Amino acid sequence: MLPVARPRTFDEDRALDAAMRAFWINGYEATSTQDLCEATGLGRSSIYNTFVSKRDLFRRALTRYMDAMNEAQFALLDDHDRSPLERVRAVLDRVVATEAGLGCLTVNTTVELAGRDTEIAAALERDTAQRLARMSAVLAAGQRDGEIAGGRDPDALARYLVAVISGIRVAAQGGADRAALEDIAATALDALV
Amino acid sequence: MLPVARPRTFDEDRALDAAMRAFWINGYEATSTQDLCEATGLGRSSIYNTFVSKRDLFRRALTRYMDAMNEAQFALLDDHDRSPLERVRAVLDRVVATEAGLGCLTVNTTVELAGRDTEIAAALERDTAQRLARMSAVLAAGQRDGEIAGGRDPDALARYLVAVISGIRVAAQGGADRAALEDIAATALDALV
DNA sequence: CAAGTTTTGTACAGATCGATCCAAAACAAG
DNA sequence: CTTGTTTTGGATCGATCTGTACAAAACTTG
Repeated sequence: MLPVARPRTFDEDRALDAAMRAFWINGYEATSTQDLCEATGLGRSSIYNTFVSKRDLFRRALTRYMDAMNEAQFALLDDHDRSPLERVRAVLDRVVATEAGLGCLTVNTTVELAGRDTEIAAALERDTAQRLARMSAVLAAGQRDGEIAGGRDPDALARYLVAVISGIRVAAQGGADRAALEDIAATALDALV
Repeated sequence: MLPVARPRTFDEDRALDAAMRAFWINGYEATSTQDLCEATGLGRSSIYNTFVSKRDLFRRALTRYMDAMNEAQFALLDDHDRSPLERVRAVLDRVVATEAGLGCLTVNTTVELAGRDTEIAAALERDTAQRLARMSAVLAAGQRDGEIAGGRDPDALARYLVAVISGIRVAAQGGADRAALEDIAATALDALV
């Protein structure tokens, strides 16, 4: 009495990853549903049956991206084998290494959609708040150790660093080479010591 | 022998300004030709007759934006009544004051189009190179005066500052309030002294 | 194998996209 | 006023957009 019917022939998370990359490279508006079909290898029916709409698919892709990025970044920030300043440096190094060429889906979405889609703007703000809090905690620890300059509020320092990371990503998308990005990151750390 | 025919009933520069604002607020893809008609108050024929295509209109609007922004910024950088560091501070102050809410068309375009339109990417790179050169010159002067730390190449410092400015603009578009932007700008200057 | 349920491919709907066409309107020159 | 030229408004083009409808295919269960 419980026929389970035809199962899916694709993996939902893999499809989500493919869609995420498509949005990442071309942005929300410039990625058509046809592009999404080709990127995922799925037919229109499968996409709409699974993800409801292009916007909903984008929101899921965005949260997947944020979760993955934050997991990696928080792992570096919580690495107890390094000092706070070294952790911050590791985060910046990773940004420089990762963002070579294409930018960052979070920054791209902030620029493209935050002013127009309040729901997405709210998700981005939650994400930013999380990153700020974790960064601020590490900076405060560095200040207690005396490793990081104590003249400023750790929240202000965190806002500064998050802004610099956005700036690095914009610079990368604008064509800056890796050496230039490394210069930016290294100079940014001068403000902490 | 030289009939001059029907003259235009609109001002080309005003139309360009209106189009620029439309692109600025919503981005290139999300601004339709219909939106451009409403923003400028012109009919489709007038727009296409004057600006050839949506893309050409965008390119003209973008260069107009860059010219206006650079003129204001270079005026601050060349203000001989202030010291080099004070000029840099003035530039950052202006960015914070200007970018309250909507971001910056240059940053937006870098994120939305630089990866996809080589011609626009080239225009953006020329603009960035100009800003870097002017900024670097002022920083070098500050280093000669001893007002700015001499430990780093002025070009590297300039890249850093331009990236911070991009970061401030992204933060603004992400909803950061003015106090937060001021914190970022003030902290950024710590790296120079 | 048969029944029941979901997926999948295809075709298509309705709207909107950028861009063009064309005739009427508007103006300068003679 | 006539002539010549350009602008202007409106209709319209073909392409493409997101999303839906529907029937055939595929698979599990009894």
